[in-house]
Amino acid sequence: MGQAKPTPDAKPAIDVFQAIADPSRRKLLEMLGDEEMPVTTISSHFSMSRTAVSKHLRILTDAGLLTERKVGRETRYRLEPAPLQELKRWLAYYDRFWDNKMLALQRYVESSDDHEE
Amino acid sequence: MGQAKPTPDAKPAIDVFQAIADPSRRKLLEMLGDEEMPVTTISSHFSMSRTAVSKHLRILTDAGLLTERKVGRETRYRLEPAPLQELKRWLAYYDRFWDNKMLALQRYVESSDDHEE
DNA sequence: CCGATGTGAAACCTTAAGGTTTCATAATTT
DNA sequence: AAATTATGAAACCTTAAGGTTTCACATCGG
Repeated sequence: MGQAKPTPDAKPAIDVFQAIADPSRRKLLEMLGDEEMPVTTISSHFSMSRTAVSKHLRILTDAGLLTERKVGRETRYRLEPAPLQELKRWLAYYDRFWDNKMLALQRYVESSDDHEE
Repeated sequence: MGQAKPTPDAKPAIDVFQAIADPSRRKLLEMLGDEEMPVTTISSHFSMSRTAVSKHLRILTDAGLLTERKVGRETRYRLEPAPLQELKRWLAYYDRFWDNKMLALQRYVESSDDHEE
């Protein structure tokens, strides 16, 4: 299971792919894009406990996807989109496969020396 | 934990976000982009057991990210990029946050009526 | 027909992920 | 100062995720 690689003293930081895997966390990102919000307000939009939401917020923050800001007794969270760039780069690699024409040609070329056995 | 929504008789299919969350699976997708490969060949690139790789292949297939094709006694897998479009669409929503100028303006507007408490 | 190959299914194990409840602490109000 | 509000930390529970090993089967090569 855990693929967390402690790496002696480096960032045990959470992987972006892992962070966005959970639907609740995706919802959080969506909610916090337009405006900063304190935990209680945020959790009022979920059916799970405030504490659970708080944990998700921590995970997202550790992944660099949210920023925390203390204002009085409350902690406000807001979207920090930067880490999503990594996802975008990862996806970009697959762009070439989306062009069906190129894909068809590619398969044709491959099949020329190895047709079907 | 399980966020699987059975939905009476629809696709219990695996969520793409979940499917790509595991690094081994991302490696599999990368390997199977250019050419179709049978399980044994694929698993030779991993340190885990062939059976474990086989399970990852199933998960990716269920997520629609791989296609299976039986050829004799072997099963060959190949990348099926289509489902990645969903990810791309999801990411596209966040594009507006990447333009720092717009972000700065947006924050300025917001702060006009609620400055800092 | 027989032994070697290629795979998937089952049963099981360990651990982390997602939740909950309870408790402690700090800032706000009255 | 006392009561209230906002949160995070701890301790715990349940279950699914990622692995392993063992077993059954189908296909291939002789």
